[in-house]
Amino acid sequence: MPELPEVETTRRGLASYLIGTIITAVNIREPRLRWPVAPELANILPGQTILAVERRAKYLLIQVQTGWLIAHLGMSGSLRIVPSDTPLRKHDHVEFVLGNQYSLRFHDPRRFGVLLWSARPLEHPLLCELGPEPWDSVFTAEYLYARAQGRHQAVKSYIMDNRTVVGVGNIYANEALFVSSIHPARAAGRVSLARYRVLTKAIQDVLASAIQQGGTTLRDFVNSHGEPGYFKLSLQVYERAGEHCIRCQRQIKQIRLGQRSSYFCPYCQR
DNA sequence: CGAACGACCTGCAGGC
DNA sequence: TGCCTGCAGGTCGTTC
Repeated sequence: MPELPEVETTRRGLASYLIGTIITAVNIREPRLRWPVAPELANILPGQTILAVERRAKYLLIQVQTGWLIAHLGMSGSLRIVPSDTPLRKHDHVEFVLGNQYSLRFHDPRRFGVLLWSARPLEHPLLCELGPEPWDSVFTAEYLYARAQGRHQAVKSYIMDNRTVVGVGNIYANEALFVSSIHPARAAGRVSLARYRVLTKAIQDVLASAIQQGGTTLRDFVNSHGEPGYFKLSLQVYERAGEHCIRCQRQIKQIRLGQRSSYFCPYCQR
């Protein structure tokens, strides 16, 4: 579910609220996430103050005095701040009780999410091989172009690969390719440098715009205060098969690439 | 090595 | 009403 804009929206909401607060208790109600939730969290965290809330790719990194909590929202996860007396809901798997009558709750129906503990999260095996952030100075058209040489992989799969660039999931890959007029199934190695220039900016612009709108809520994304994001209203092709292309009025088509639904205008995107 | 695919899990919509 | 199928924002591990 959450791609970079949804994770960043969550991060901003959590940071403004959590920094400086103390964790008083941790209740692990369901440890069976993508990997088992470390049971020692319940012992380590109580008494510690939250120092920072950062993000790397789609991972949220919550710093306390002795280390970092690594969180990933998977497809259906959310982290919400609620008054501690709010009744627990189904799929509220982990609760962090805070010292101010509020709790941080990790909710994740599909349990593809992750909650791990690490002293140095950027060196963790899940994070250490990740590609550049979309706004990193190394993420350029020249980089994308050079890395793509000789590749027959669909350009959409290529930009969704975390080793190429992080944060671009299925929604924003479709949207950025539409903005760039590039066919999603075109081989990555057969996209010109000039078109990678357009795509690089499109990825940055689409993600930035989505962050500004608080992310995209298709079904169940909510931010740290339980509110939806509004970028769904700005989607131009995603989940719009059969509708008219906003540029040429022809029909948006849907195909499958790498087991993911892909939406595009066959006339505008080549 | 790159690339394709199954797997993990719940909920929901649609067809019969 | 209920059962079945397919699909959903991610990404790791296996296989070719």
